Amino acid sequence: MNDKLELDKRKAFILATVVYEYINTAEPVGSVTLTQKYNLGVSSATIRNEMAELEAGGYLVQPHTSAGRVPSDAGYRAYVDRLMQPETLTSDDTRRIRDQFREASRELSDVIDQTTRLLSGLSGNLAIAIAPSRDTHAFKHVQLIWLSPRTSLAVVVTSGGVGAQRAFEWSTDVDADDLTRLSNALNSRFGGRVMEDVGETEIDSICAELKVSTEIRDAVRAAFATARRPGEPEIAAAGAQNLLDQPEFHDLRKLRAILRIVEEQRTLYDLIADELASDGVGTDPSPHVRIGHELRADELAECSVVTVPYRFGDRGVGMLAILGPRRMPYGRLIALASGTARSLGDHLNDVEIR
Amino acid sequence: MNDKLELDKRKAFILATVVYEYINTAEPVGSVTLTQKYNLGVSSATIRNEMAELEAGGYLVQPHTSAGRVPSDAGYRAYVDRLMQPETLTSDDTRRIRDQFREASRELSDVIDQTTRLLSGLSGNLAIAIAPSRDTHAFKHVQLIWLSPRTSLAVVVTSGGVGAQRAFEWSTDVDADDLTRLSNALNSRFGGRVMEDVGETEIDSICAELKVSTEIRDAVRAAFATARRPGEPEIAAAGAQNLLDQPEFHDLRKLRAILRIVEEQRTLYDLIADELASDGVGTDPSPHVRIGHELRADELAECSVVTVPYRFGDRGVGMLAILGPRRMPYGRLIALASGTARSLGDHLNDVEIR
DNA sequence: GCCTGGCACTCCGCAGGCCCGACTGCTAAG
DNA sequence: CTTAGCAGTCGGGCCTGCGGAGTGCCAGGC
Repeated sequence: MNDKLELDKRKAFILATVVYEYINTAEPVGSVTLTQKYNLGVSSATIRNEMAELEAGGYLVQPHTSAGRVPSDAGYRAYVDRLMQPETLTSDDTRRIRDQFREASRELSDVIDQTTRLLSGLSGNLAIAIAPSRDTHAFKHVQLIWLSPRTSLAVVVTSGGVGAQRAFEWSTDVDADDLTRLSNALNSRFGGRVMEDVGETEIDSICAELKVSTEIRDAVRAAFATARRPGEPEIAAAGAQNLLDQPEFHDLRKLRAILRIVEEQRTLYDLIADELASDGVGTDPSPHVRIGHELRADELAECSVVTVPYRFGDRGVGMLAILGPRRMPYGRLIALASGTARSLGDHLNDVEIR
Repeated sequence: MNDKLELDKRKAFILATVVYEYINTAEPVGSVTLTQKYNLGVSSATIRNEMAELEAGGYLVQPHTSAGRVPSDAGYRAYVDRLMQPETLTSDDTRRIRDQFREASRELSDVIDQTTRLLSGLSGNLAIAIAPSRDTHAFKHVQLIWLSPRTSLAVVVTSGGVGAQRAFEWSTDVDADDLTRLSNALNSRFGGRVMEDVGETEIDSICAELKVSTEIRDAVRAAFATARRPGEPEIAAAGAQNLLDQPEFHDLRKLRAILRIVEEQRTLYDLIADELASDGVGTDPSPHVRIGHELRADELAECSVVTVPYRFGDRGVGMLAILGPRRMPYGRLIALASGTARSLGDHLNDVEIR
């Protein structure tokens, strides 16, 4: 493979057209098809020569002799990076996205879920969303709520939203005023701190000062621990059945491999979050495309993924992704993912406390 | 079809054996196979006669002339109701269930999710879980929490757990004491009530008495509304890729139809919850099996579903289900579903406030 | 020197035809 | 009522042949 092959204007146009045609038809494209359907100004024989050179350059491959050409990873890459026209959202898509978020839930995990449904419906592919990861965030408030003599609720609020709520059951009666006093003491001591800096020894000492029972002390410890713990990365996926429509997944082995990845949240998370960690995504909200082997997973060698980050106030950065066959309409999907990510971020920031 | 056909002992045994063999091999079973693999004491010709009668009785069908027999819905039904040996959990399964719940989450939606993963893994089929539906439940406590002069959090606790937490942002500064007074007033007025009986006019009158702003009044209304609303039925499914292993789903059309049902939560919910409503399940915690057309969905004509309810304190009754081909190992799946449902109920009741 | 028309060649995919094997139902005898 | 035997049926696997799509290459023309 000769990576240095310059794409002159005609080669570029031919490559772009092959990719475009293959994306639309799912059939290997031959020189005659090309001359017939597109106005190239030269004969099919010339196209054949050019295509042979594009194949030598690694941009196209032939499934077998006497078949048309199909883009390689490098061919798709060139298409996405240099040849393709950027697309904008159609007014219909814009409207559907807007309508969706207008009546969307306020609950983060529900929103994530609904967004994957929306995006899989619009894109006709598999959509994935990761909720913003809470990393370090500030302590804001703790409240121990007296429900009955033997039961209480602890609510810890952080800059990342409601960090944790936990119910506790006591073995002896507790007093509502004691809980209030404890709440106040904790609040005045920890106000303005970063959650990581709230140590257990400090909790212990406050509890000791106020002479609360070890049972309550342990409950406070537990509530803070839950609020501090980053928790399972929240992730949702929808639209797996869309993949069945694609001819490349009619092979059951490939399909199963992909479904396995989708159902194993861990793998799926790694696949997408890769992107989160690797580049300084926080500063770059533009969509990324990874094609075939760039995904570094054999099962996904025939897939591509479009990812786009979204920002949710100070709760951090989440990810939206579309997974489909390499033969996907990149322009449209990039526009859809970006538009949805923007609306998602806006919606979350509208709904959530600042 | 003659429903009145009595199954004498030999017919019963033959039917049971046909079903058993078909479940294991997925191949239509013929009279010779039967005499060879099972000790029937009669020749294949006799079996042929018997099978012909079983077919006339509607228990067996022939995919085509010169093929073996396959059970019909009625054949499976007889097998499940009368012929099959009940099974108990293997010690290995018991252990895996126990281990799973030992380190399970405390969060209801996470538990539901993890349970479907467990059950799909153990059963090799698609597992579904619905969270207990909250119907009417009692008001327990409301707390308006002052976070900053311009922001507050409202927490409404009901007998169904933490009903709702909502963050609010005010346009003018509010006083912490005002919020406390309001919380106290609401608590003393509504204590012991059923949520449905907490009316907006009453909320309004309390707010008016205490002279709180209309903004805060609206916030309280909204918090109660969220707590009262039953919310989306929580539902989870896992293990769709297991279905790919079954030969009956190698047909892509069927597979797609099923995946569509699984991804559409509404349909899936109706499918399972049907069972919840129809019989007085609350008093009957035993597993139910629905086979083929009994599911009243053409797409699921070749599927069966095992459902088993589980009880979660006073939050109501949830459902666990296994969906797979009609040709499923009923005995084992029933045992698995029951065992898992029991452990799930126990776990939830251990973890949650009473 | 590049483009083009023509030609020989390759190979996939499909349709038809064939045979084999797995069953069955029936009959006649035990 | 059971059984052995037999004729009949039908699906599926396998081979074969053919048409079509597409290529590479060559020789001639601008």
